[in-house]
Formats: sequence, structure tokens, C-alpha cells
Amino acid sequence: MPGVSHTWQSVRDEVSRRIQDRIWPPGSLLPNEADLAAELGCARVTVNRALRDLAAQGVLDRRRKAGTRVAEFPTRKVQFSIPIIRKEVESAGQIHSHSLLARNIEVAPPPIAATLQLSGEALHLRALHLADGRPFVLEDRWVNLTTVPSARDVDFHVTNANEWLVSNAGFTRGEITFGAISASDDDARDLGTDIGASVLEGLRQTWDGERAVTRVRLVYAPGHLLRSPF
Amino acid sequence: MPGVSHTWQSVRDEVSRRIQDRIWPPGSLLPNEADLAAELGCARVTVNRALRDLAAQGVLDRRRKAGTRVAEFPTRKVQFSIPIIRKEVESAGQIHSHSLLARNIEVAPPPIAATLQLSGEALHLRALHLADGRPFVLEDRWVNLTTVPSARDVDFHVTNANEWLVSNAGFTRGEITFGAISASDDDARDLGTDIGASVLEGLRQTWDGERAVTRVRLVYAPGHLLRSPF
DNA sequence: AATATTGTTATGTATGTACATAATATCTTG
DNA sequence: CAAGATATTATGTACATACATAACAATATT
Repeated sequence: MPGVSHTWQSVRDEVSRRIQDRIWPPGSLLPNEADLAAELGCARVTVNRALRDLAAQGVLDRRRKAGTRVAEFPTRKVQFSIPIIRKEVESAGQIHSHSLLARNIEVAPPPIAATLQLSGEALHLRALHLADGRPFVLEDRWVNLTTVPSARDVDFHVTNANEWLVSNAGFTRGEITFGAISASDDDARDLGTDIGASVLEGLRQTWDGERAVTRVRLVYAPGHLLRSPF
Repeated sequence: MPGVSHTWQSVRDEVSRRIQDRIWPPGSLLPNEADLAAELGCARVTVNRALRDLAAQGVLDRRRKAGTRVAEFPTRKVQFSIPIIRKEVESAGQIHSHSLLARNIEVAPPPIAATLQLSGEALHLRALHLADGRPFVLEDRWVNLTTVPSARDVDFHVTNANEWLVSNAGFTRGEITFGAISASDDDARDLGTDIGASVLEGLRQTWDGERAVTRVRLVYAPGHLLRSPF
């Protein structure tokens, strides 16, 4: 429909449809942006925006000069949202509370000292987040006091470390992994579950530039799910 | 620097820096796009692109008319890549193999029949993916034969269902969840682990429009991690 | 006072144009 | 013929401009 203004979403949906209908089967080469724009009656930039979006989802592979292909074995890019723990609890309609189990300034075990680039002591916090009074997730955190010296003077009985760091330390880079583990004695005690129970464990480390900020181990109560529409 | 062409990435990095340096603290309102563009000496569209990117990461909250704010409690958007299982194994430098454990056309249990919109029978496959000959992930899959009738005639001893469906069925919508479970008797037997071992379980369902395509339960061998840089 | 209308504002997007960049193909030269 | 220089091509991005849209504010209407 020439003359009608196309949105980049409508172009994306049309391309999606052609892939879905095997007009452009997996592995095949799409027409170049200029030709597609001419065919659909819109600007090349609009096609570019649409194709970039599909490439970000993993549906298309694009390379300069080589052109745009339908991914043969698409690596789906799935986005999980990682909210503040309090928000996560509240968005399920539950009341969030939080209790500090331990706070120490101590020397970290070698593997943690290494990933956190620690020379001496660090702040070690252990806290339990509750949803409607029931254990939700256990937070075992090490904070690099060289990077975040002000953390030394915060009363983490009152202030939730998860939120304090987000609001007061920030970071430029992060890494997160999830896995399944059997609850250790300590984890089981603090979470109120059986020793050896299957629980989801998240490990997260953040850096500000080159300087390590914090490393946190999250042990979720049994049954917790990581969920994502895509 | 007027005259110099700014990239949208450089604008994004500058905005990032100002957030990081608390020039724009959490919750604060940024100048509008036009003013920012004027200050930085670039086009408004370039600022728009940069701010859109930060909003997609969860760093900024944007609303028309209301403007752009630094997220108070940012919900980080983390992208996990979900490749084809064979690719996942190969990218770790291991050899992928695959064996079909069971193939039946049968009536699915009610919860599965419900989510897959099944009226009668469906194709039920159970297969083991191996990495260097060791169990990697167990694939327990139900396929809706109304949506994908051709699946009835495929020899899944030879063809890997994971890849066949990606290449031959496609989908427009999907959902995936991950959680930790204790290996059941069957899972433990097929994966070669102890009964009750903590394992990561992924549940994935896909739709083509309104029609359910397939539902797969993936049970990873102990120790498997879901990993993401962000 | 409650409701509908209109205006204002900031973001969202479409377009033509121009140039940048990466990857490949082709040609040149030793 | 091989190695390096050059041309070609498709995507990537910047910009000026114009208009679309959502959200809210102010005003008019019932």
C-alpha cells in the first residue's frame, strides 16, 4: 500500500509471517533492505529497524555485505527481568520483610577474594527475605569495601543491602548465573527447609569499571521459578 | 563538540556515566531529548536511540509527556541465549549425540492436554542428549499433531526433535520457565544420576498464533548453569 | 460538580539524504 | 600465481524534518 505509512512493527510482523510461512525458509537469504523497502513501500531505515529487531531476537542473522539470512538454528534471546527482591515479592501480592542474620567484616575465602579482587577484609552479610512471613530467598553477600567504603557505616538491620547497593553503589557491568543445588545445612536452617532440598541458586557479581563491587549468592526457597515470556 | 558526529552509543555511555556519577541520581528526571541533544550537539533522534537502549536495559523509565527518569529500583533486563541443544554442547567444545528413549502416540495427562489444547492423542517423545557421551539433558516432549501433523511421520531416532521442530514448525509465541527439582526415579535413571539429585528443569511451550505447537520439559544433568553477561 | 473538549508537552516514529563501515569480489603488480 | 590494493555492496548510523501518539493540564460544557 504505497502512500500509507508503515510502522517498523508492521514490517517486522510481515517479515515474521514470511519466515513462519516458509516463504523465506531457515537459512535463506532475504532481499536487501533497499529492495524490501521498495517492495513494501516504505523507507529503508524502517526496514532496517524491523530487521534489527528480529536479529536481536535471534530470528535473523545479519552481516554487512553478506546480507540478511533467516537463522538456520535460531538461538533465541530470552529476556528475564531481575527486579529488586522487595518488588519481586510485592508484585506477587505478598508482604516483603527482611532480617539480617549476620554482619561481619572478615577475610573472604580464597575463591571469593579472587573474584572480588580483595586484598584484605570485606563486608560479609547474610540476610533472609520473607514473603508474607515465609522464607523467600536467602541473600549471602560480600561487599568490596575498597570500592564501596560507605557500606561500612550502614545499619543493614534496617536497610536492605539489596536495595541499598542498587541505589548507592551502581555498576557498569554484571554477570549472573542460575543453577540447581542441594540445600546445605546452613542454607536449609535459614530457609526453613530440609537439608538436601533442591533449590535454585543465583550467583551475581557486579563491577564498576574495573573495580569489583559486590558478589551475592541468592538461594531461593524450594519451588521458586524463573519465568519469562518471549 | 559540535560539528563532530556523535554516535548513539557515545550518547548512551555519557548518560550512563552521569547516572553512575550520581549527577542524575535514582528517581531523578532527565532533561528532555531536545535539550539533551542541544547540549551534546547531536540530533534528537540520536538521543532518542540512546535513551531507548537504556530503557530497554531497565536503567531508565520513560513515559510520553512525563519524561525520562532514572529508575529508582531498576529491574534489570537480563538476556539469556537459548540455543539449539546441539549448538550448546558444541560451543563448549564437546561432541553432541542423541538417543531416542521412547516414542508414543498417546493421550496426554490432563494438565499437559490442557496447556497443549489437546482433544485426543498427541506425540510423546523422550530423548537423551549427550555431550562427549555423557548425559547432558533429558528432553521430554509433547507435540500437538493437529498443529504439526507432519511430525507423525518423522523418524526421531535419526532426527533430533529439538532441531526438527525449530526448522519445520516454527512459532510466534513462547514461554519458558526454569526451576530446581529433585530428580525423579525415571529422570535419574535416564540421566544416570542419583534419585533425588538437584537438577535444573526448564519448561518451554510454544504457540503458532493461537494453536499450541509443543511443550517440552528439559532436565539438565546436575551442575548445569544458566549463564548470562549483562 | 462531573464530564467532555481542547491544548500542551515529551516521547515515538517515518522519511530522504548522506556518509561510515565491514566483508567480499576484483583487479593489479611483483 | 600469490599478495596486496581497490572497487563494490549491504548493512549501520547521523541528521533535519515532519507528523503521530500518549498523558496530562486547563478550560469549557452540561
